[in-house]
Amino acid sequence: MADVIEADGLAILPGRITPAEQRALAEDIRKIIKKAPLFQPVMPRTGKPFSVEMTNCGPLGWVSDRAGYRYQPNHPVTGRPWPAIPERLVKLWQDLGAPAEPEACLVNIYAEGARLGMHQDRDEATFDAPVVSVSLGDTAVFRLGGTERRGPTRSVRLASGDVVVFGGPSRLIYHGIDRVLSGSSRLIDGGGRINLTLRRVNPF
DNA sequence: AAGTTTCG
DNA sequence: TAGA
Repeated sequence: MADVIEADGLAILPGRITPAEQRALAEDIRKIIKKAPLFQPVMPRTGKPFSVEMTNCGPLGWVSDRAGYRYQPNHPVTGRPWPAIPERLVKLWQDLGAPAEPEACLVNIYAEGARLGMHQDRDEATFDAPVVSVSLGDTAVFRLGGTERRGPTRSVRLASGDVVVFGGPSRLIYHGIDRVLSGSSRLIDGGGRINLTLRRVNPF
């Protein structure tokens, strides 16, 4: 189980999602991927591919391509609107005391070997709402820094069912995924990790 | 091995 | 500067 941290608007909530709810969520995501297929984002300018695959649900989805990072209402490949955010995730958002309703839910899929470099979630037009992150499947080695790119970082393991809330002064904290511990969970057929990130994009 | 900095 |  991950360490409990709760300070400066950052909360790491080990086991916040029950195993039954984790299974239901994994099934929700399977259906979302069927409607909104995974795509491989690339870095702005360089075109270097991410090692994670992505899709979204909600009125807006986060995408990255050569032109940059942005939120958009349609899938970059199919052109269709993103599927709705599952009701159980909207309820989680509300239960955690987050305002209004989430507008975007980024779905990051980590196969074995996938990583995500240190970054801030700063493409939103408002930082007044927290970012809520849900881990499913294999345990991740999560790296957590401060609001400045340089400075000390710490490593925290995030297991299936853990929830991280980035709020208040911690809303713009640097974070990333160093590595996924393959075979550490049986939640997802074929292994791997799913991360769900609920966000408010526009002021409420 | 883990954490930090640099490069493109 | 969500990669290496």
